[in-house]
Amino acid sequence: MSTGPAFKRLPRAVRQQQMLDSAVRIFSRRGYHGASMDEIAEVAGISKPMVYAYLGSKEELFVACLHREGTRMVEAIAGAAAPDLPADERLWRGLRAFLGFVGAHRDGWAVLYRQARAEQPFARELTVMRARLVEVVAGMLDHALRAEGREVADTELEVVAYALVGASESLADWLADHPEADPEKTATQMMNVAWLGAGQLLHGLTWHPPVA
Amino acid sequence: MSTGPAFKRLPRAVRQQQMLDSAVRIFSRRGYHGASMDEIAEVAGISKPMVYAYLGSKEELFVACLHREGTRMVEAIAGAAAPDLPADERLWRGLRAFLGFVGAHRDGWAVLYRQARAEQPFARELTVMRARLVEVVAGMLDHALRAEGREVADTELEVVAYALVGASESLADWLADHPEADPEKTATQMMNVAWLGAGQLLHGLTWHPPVA
DNA sequence: GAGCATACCTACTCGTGCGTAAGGTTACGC
DNA sequence: GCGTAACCTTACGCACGAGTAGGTATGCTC
Repeated sequence: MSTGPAFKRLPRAVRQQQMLDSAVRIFSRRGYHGASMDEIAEVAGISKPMVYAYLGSKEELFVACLHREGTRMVEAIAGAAAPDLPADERLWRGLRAFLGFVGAHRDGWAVLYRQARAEQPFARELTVMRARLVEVVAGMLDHALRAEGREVADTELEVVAYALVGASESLADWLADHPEADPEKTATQMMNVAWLGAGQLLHGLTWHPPVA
Repeated sequence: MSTGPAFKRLPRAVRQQQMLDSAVRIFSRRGYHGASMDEIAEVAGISKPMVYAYLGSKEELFVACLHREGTRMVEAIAGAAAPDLPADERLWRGLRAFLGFVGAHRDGWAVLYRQARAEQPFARELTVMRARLVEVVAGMLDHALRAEGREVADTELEVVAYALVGASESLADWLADHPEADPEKTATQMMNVAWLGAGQLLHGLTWHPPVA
């Protein structure tokens, strides 16, 4: 008499998600190259050929992780920032959603940003996502500027947007390494730097290097 | 009659630097795992066992690269920021030195930040360097605050410093990907966000979330 | 309850790349 | 000139991990 099968047979859709969950965890801990397909399969409670059957190659598996986590993140942010609010409130909501997401999905964040940036094949994918974020922020600044009746070259806006996105990412990393920290509070502090600084710029105030 | 040895015999110190030069280039292009010791040896114009004889293992070689480039960078920044200047000028000089360094040593930057962050064994090394930078910035803010007769919790300062460092790093990446861009100008733009934002904070102005 | 698709496994092949053993060649001290 | 130490090479062992071949069990349909 058997005790029944040790492994339940599950429909494809379910197993696939389990595999992705496992892969995100392993990739985030070991890095792309450090992760082995054997370990991913083991953690998913399944054998290796199943992973290949469902997800293709290791590279495709990683891209699938990137895609799922990236989509979740973008949706979390997009869902929070209603289009017709004043600029600072949009920035605030987007920021809060972003840091909140990172706080709740640290593995996803690690895969998305820490791993993917280093690897040639995936850098492009990542750069595109990031560029979209920068564009959104730059668009917001531009909108606010026009409302003030002022105008600034696109490159300048892009650089400022880059700085803001970079600062947010940096705080996201800080958050990922400090589990006790409160995402909400961190977002407020980020707003302090971002909005006061950007706000000054919006009102035409600029800083100039000291004359040597 | 031989045409003489194809490879010159060189003293250890010289060869070691050549190897590190080669290693930094290859690591920055291929990533830590993507780089092969064979290729590094080939580019250095030397055979593989020499690399092992002088630098030990692949991991040690990478750490040596990290260490050399990191030291160069820290020295470049520290050498620029004289201790007794006003806060905004210190920030400005440090920033300019930092972005100038990245503009001139793109390979070094790539090794230091893009590669090392993803790999477990080196993350710690990197975190320490970064923490030192954050500490310097936080110290500067603290100093300026006390001069204003105000005081703020250490954690708050750290978060703001983190944001500033992150924004700078982000612009460094932008710079590395835009060879035509001018580091000097980029530094000025960064100062605009950083100093106006931080400056407002220093004067006691804060941003508060809207009451839902 | 036969047939078929789908879920799932064990056990391999094979390339790649780290690290090394063993030996050759040039410079330099005496 | 001759030993010796430092420089440098070719050619290999070996482990690890991506990907696969081929086979088994389970449920679903008619």
